[in-house]
Formats: sequence, structure tokens, C-alpha cells
Amino acid sequence: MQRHLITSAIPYINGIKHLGNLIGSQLPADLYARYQRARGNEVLFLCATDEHGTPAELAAAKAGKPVAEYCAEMHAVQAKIADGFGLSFDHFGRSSSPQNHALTQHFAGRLADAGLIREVSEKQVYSNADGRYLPDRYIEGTCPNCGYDKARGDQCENCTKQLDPTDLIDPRSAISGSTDLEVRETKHLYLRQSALKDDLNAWIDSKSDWPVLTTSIAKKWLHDGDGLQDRGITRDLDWGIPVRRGDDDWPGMEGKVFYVWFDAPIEYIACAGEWSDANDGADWERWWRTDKGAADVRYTQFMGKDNVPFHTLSFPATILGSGEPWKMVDHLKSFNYLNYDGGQFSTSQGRGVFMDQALNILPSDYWRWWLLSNCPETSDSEFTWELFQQGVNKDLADVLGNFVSRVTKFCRTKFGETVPKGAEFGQLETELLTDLNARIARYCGFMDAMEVRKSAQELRAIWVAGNEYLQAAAPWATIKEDEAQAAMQIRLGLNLISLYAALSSPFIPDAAKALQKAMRIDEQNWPVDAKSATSLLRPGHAFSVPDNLFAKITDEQRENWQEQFSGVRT
RNA sequence: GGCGCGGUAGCUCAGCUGGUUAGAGCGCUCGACUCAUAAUCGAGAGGUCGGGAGUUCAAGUCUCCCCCACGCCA
Repeated sequence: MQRHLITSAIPYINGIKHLGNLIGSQLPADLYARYQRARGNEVLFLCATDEHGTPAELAAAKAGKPVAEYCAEMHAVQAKIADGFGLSFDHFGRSSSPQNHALTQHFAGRLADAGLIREVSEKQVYSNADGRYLPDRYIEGTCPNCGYDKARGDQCENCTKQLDPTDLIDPRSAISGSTDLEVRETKHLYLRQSALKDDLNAWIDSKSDWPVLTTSIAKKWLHDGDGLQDRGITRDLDWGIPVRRGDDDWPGMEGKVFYVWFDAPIEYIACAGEWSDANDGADWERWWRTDKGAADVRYTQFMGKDNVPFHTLSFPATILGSGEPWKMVDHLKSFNYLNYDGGQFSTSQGRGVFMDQALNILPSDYWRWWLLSNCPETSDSEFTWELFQQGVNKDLADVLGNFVSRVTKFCRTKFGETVPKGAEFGQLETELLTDLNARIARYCGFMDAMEVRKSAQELRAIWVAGNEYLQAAAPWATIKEDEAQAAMQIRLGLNLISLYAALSSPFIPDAAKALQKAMRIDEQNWPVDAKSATSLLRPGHAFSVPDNLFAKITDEQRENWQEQFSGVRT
């Protein structure tokens, strides 16, 4: 039995995520986790909310709530929606957890002991009216280059020129509008990533099976320009993990917190601790410490391409630098972006379909199937309502749903709601089983390799094979001359439904469950051999005709949604 | 401006280290069937593989230049 540690990039706490975020990490991670569990492997699948940083503070302020309370509420909201999509996390944690506080401080202490932290004095803008330091992008002013009066401290959106906050003419706080700003000297900790450059390079070179997208991004950051840069890991904020050196105070760093990019990936580990605490102290170190049982764990991370640098460089630098035997990622699956109707999905602009809205209009399996079978694997891909309607109607309603319908209803009419006995399998059936064996093997191969689109294609082909068989066998014709032959054909058809339930469960878990319930299957192993899998339902086994599995999306619905989701979410 | 990933049938995409008439699904046309959610099955039409030059016995697949889209960075 294999052991799989699986993590999805952790979504930021600030608001509900859109479908592009979902397909970029959580959904394919769930597909893989469900598949590995179904294969009988041991799985620990972790995700969490990323809760620290200025955007969380501002969102809380906007909502008129203390930031801790805001985060707790939003975590509950995101957890509920994740559940709605069937995301089967073993634990959905929080980067603000006590476990992560302790572990982040621990790592900082280890890194300092190893000489990999240096203190840097730098100038930051302080807003007296807001009573806080302002990150560059929260300072607005007039662009010295083009005169645009809403340029941000990091870049002018009008002329795209990169700026320093001190370049701005008449700078003001983007939070309060106050012009009572001053530049203060402040001290921060930097992680000396540059010192770990060779180790990181060697590590990445050892990963020959990573997607091109992953390694090319990592290599670029590693070698571009002056090479990998040291990065600040602290900030002058209230909300975050207080800077401590392990269990000790860190002189000179009072009142500062770790920067969100430092503590967020550490939450992958801390989350296992949270999982343990929520499960009677289950042993989490056997998943994360190679000296405590994790040596045989295969660790796979899922993320959008924007997260690749953190996962290939920053987080590994933290782990390598600690000098401790933490499990490092084995495979890193990254995704491109899903576009919405010719443009980008955008959280800040409220453009596209958001996870809560999606669940309000259709069951999660519709989204899971379409998003996974069209996921942006090798390049950006496109969501349009027409494509969505076509894909869902054809694949789910016509090919799979209608197959179930025609088989069960034919049986009910001719033989009743019981699996009929009938004749032995003949040549047509043998051919089908041979074909299915080859297809199942291919399907599993793609799933093992996390080839998401190809897996979906193969699964669909397996559904189609059932329709092909039915068409060739034509039980509605054979029954007129040879009832036993027709009974055998329909017995096989019913067993194909059970086969489909098992094979489809990683993609469309709810529909798979509905099929198992209709076929009255309590427990089912992963089918590796088509012949034995299609003899699961014995003659005499009772079943019931399920309601139509998938209602089609009508043109009217599509047009309404097109209209409803064409604007900006308010 | 530099770098990265792409540009393959109407649409969404496969095509590994170069090698027989370039593939799939959808859409379209025609046919078959009538058990089924007007579903299914079969056949067919449809591409000078972004443009140009080069390497090679042979290039969608390698090299160079250019164009376009997207992204990252300065």
C-alpha cells in the first residue's frame, strides 16, 4: 500500500474564491486524493486558509469586525463551500492556528541558528492617521512619469512604470486618504535564500518528472539576473505570527510579525498537527518527518502557476535551511489559468463565477466534471457558458446518464427490477471486456500521472463503450427471439453501471454514490479486471431505477446565466 | 525592453527523444436504430500544423528571424 501526502495551495481568507481558483489547485488535488483512496492507498489530504497579511486586515476593517473574528467567519464560509464541492480534505486548517504559530517560530529559530537570517534596516512609509506602516501598494499618489493621479506605490497602472513609494507626488494613504505620512527606519529579517541557491538548484535538477511549467519557472527565479534574492520574512503589522526565535524573544523585533509568504507554506505541516489534534492525537509526524516514518510517503502539491516560486524555492529554502529531516515535495503539479468568456476571472473585479454562486445554480458534479475535463493543464483554457452547457449535456446527460436510463428502464419493463440471469457471455461480450481492460489500464495510468484531461477523456470513452455495446447487442431486438440472450445482455449492462460508479467516483462522487445506491451496492473495490467487475451484480440482485442522473442545461438557463454573470459581482 | 508558455480542423484540445495518407471530442452533413433524458450508434466533409528561411534522405516535431495572444520580471 502506498502512502500519499497531498496538499492544495491554500486559498487566501479574503473572500470567496472563483472557479479559476478552484480548478487551479483544490479540485485536481481532490481528484487525485479520491483516486488514491479508491485504489486502497493511505492518503492524508490537507488544505487550509491563508489568513495573515494586510488584505485580511483591510477586509476585516471594511466588514467592521476584528480581524480574528473576520477570519474565523470566512474560514467557516470557505469550509462550507469546499464541502459543497465535495473537496475531501482530511483537514481544512488555518494558517493562524496555534500549531502554525509554534512551527513558524520554530523554523525561524532554526534558520537563525544556521546563520541563514540577516537583519536589514530599511525605510518604510508610516501613516500617522492610520497608525500603521503602509505596504507599497497601499500608497497612492500622482505618477511622476505620466501624471496619473491614482498611481500606486509599487506601480502606476496607467503607464505601467514601476515605482518606489517615495517617487509619488502628493502621496496619500490608500486606506484613509490621509497625507500625514512619514518615512521611518525599521528593521526586518531576511531569509538568505541566496546562500541556499546551490542546494535548491541540485534539488530541482533531481526532479526530472516535473511539468515544464514548474521547472522553467523555478529555474528562471534561480538564475535570472543576479540569481535568487534574499527575501524579507517580517512585517510591521499587528495581524500575524509574532516574531520569535523558537521559544525565545527576538530582541529588536518586538511588535513585528512574520510575513505571510513565510508562514503560509509552513501551514502545510502545521495543518497535519491540527488534523492530529482534531483526531485524538493521530500521529502526524509519520507524514512529515522522514526520521519518524515519512520516508515512504509520496508528497504531491497542487497549485496555480503563480504559486510555483514559493513552492519550488521559498518553502524548500525554509525546510533545507532548518537542517531537519522534513519531508520535501516529490511531485509538484501546477496549473495555468482558466479564463472567463474571453477575459480573466478576477476576484478584485468580481468578474466570473464564484464558488458559492456555482453551487447555487447547479450540483457540484456538473462543475467538477466540466472543470476537470477542461482544466488548464498545458495552457490557459477558456470557460464560456456555451462550452459548459455542451460539455455537461453531452458527457453527463447523454453519454452517462442516458446509458443508465436506457439499461435500467429496459430491464424494469422486460424483467423487473432484478438482475436477470440469462445466457453466458459470447464473443461480443468478450470483446467488450478486453477493450474495457485496456481502457481501465490507460485510465489508471493517466490518473497515476495526474494527467487530468486525458483521464477524463478515457473515462468518457469507457462510458461510450457501454453505449456502443448496447447498440451492437440490441437487446430490444434479441428479446423478440431469444429472451435468455437479451437477459444476459442487460445483466452486463447493469453491471457496467456498477463499474461506472466505481471508476467515475473521483470525478463525480455524488453521481457515483447515487448509482451505487440505485444498484444497491454497499461496498465496492476499485475495478482492475473488467470481467470480475462486471459479475459483481449476480442474477437475482435487486436494484431500483434511479431518477435521471443529470438534467440537461436548457438554452434558457444558459442565456439567463450568461446575462446574470456578465457583469461585476457586488 | 528582457524572459517564460503558447499559436495544430468552425470550437476546445492531443501529438514522446524528427519517419508511413496529421488525431480526439464537440459542432456540421448523411445513414442506422427506436431500449433510453429528441438520447444512442455508424459514416463523411473539414487543416498548405501563425509566417518566412535553414538543417536533414525525411520537420507540426530541430535552428534562426518575424508576427500574434497570454503571463512573469525590470
